[in-house]
Amino acid sequence: MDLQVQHRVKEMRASMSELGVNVTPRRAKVLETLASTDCHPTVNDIHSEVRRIYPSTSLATIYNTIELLKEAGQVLELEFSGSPNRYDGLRPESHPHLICLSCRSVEDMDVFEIEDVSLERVSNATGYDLVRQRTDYYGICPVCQRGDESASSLNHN
Amino acid sequence: MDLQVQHRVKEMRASMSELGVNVTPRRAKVLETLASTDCHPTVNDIHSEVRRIYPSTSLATIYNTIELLKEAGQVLELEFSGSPNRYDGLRPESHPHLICLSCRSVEDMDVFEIEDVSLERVSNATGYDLVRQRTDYYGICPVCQRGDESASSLNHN
DNA sequence: GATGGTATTAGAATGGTTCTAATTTGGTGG
DNA sequence: CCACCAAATTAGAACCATTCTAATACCATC
Repeated sequence: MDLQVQHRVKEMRASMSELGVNVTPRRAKVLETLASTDCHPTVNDIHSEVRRIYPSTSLATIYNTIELLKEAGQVLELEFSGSPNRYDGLRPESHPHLICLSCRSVEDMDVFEIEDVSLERVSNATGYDLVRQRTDYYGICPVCQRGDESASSLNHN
Repeated sequence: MDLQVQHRVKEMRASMSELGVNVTPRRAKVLETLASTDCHPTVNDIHSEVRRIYPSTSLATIYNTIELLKEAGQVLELEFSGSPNRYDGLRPESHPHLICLSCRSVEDMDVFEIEDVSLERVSNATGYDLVRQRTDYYGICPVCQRGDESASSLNHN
């Protein structure tokens, strides 16, 4: 396992332990899966991955672990109504994404230093007690623009 | 019907007609409902409202009309995975919202001239062909902060 | 009044997520 | 080594927003 990944898993573990949650082998594998990819996996993606090591793992365990990770502030959930939610365990803090409407790929968008209107500033102006932000750009990714309507199996379409 | 609302409905009608869609009475009532409120109704909210005039209206008609409105670019859809989608027919262009995690209220946030990184600028930088943007701030609204965990019936909790 | 295309309906199907009740696991103290 | 307890896990049911389907109603036109 990559050093980067190891470090991120350690962070997640620490956060969960602080919450009094103990990190079982299955849960650890969920963390590792999340820390190992920047392609924003679905619950099913994670489930498949965990099953490679622990074949009897049920979906409930994945949902359950993600719930705990959310409570620990260690995973970012991107909700969709027509397709499964996507998860970012590499960068759990709010940050913008690029979402392809054709192949359903989701990628981080760090191209810009999007001059972030800070949560605090918006909180002050609105009276809301804000905890997170969501910023996504929707369109067609470069790959799909090249006529490849039938997307690769790596993507989510 | 308020003049503002009338004007907005006329716009929506025009857009639909351009698409060759004809605006039946039920559909018109959907448009009117969307144009009459800034509280971002759910499909069920709209259904209830339309039923007051046309009691036999089915849910499918609401979904169907909203689909047509989306194609015409006349309604903004806010997707959620655990709760029903919300619709903004007053301002169909991308704009930021404040979302209360307690009472599920959704309101427009125009407090800031959020220095919008334009779609075009992001498109150029990323190679994506972008069509819309989503920016939402999540937190607890002022009303819910005042200890009122059991929200009013006007809200969505 | 017949015809054909669109709109509408009721209800079934779908699918992601959540819930539930039963089982398994792992540690602790006897 | 065993009994016990709490937490973790499982399989499958339940839930519910959304989409689909097949049948019916509506309406303009001839």
